[in-house]
Amino acid sequence: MEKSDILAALTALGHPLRLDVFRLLVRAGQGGLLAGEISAALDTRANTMSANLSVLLNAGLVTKTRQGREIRYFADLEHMGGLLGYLMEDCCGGRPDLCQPAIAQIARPVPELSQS
Amino acid sequence: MEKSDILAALTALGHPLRLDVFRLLVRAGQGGLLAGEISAALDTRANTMSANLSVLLNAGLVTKTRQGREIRYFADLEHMGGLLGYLMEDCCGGRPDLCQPAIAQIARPVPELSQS
DNA sequence: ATTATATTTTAATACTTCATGAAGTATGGA
DNA sequence: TCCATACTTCATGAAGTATTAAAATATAAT
Repeated sequence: MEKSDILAALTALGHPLRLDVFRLLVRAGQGGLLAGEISAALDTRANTMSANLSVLLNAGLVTKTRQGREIRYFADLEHMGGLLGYLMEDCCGGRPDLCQPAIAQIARPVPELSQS
Repeated sequence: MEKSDILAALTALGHPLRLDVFRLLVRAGQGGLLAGEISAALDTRANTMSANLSVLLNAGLVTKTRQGREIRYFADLEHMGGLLGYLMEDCCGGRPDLCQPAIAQIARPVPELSQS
């Protein structure tokens, strides 16, 4: 993952509506959500939402597929994983222990270290 | 950690110079770096750097202490950990397995699961 | 074909962010 | 007290980003 991709993802998520959209899509899971459902859920005009969805799309954080005249959006969790990997590697670098509180929230705590 | 804090941190890091500054400070570790050293290392005017350091400061990602007439900056890894925790919890939510590739980069891989 | 629905694109305006030169503040040394 | 050094603040113009109404596109239904 290149630095420009990281910057695009951080910039995309650093906007209140887009952060909400992304979290909504994460919660929606594999079923995703239609553009209209997203607009309605977050009480936002269709064209405003479209512009913001396209920022998330260009940042690689979401994907879409057309279904008839509707368009369904999905969170791309693999891409999100790549962003987190970069942040943890480069921005907690050398001191992974200090990021452990964050990791512990989601990952099963490492019980014992068995190999370097 | 409030949503506004998350947005401030994402916005602060979503800028090429500030991302570099933060990573530099992470690498510098507990010793931190002087404002002038940061400017020199990243070949940036003092006032431009000062403005960007203050964005990182307001976002809670760095701290500073005055030492005589110099000012020393430090990365705040705890704050970074809080950001990562939020992103993993809320933005990989429900599917921690999909964030595992990211976690695996930094955390020692879990050898066996020994407790739920 | 015509019309309706779902979404995007365009173009305009309002607003925010950015880097910069110039000026200001704070500390230390002569 | 005066000057030098380290850093920040201020004011400004240029560039970028956001939201909106209106127009355009694409598909579906009649």
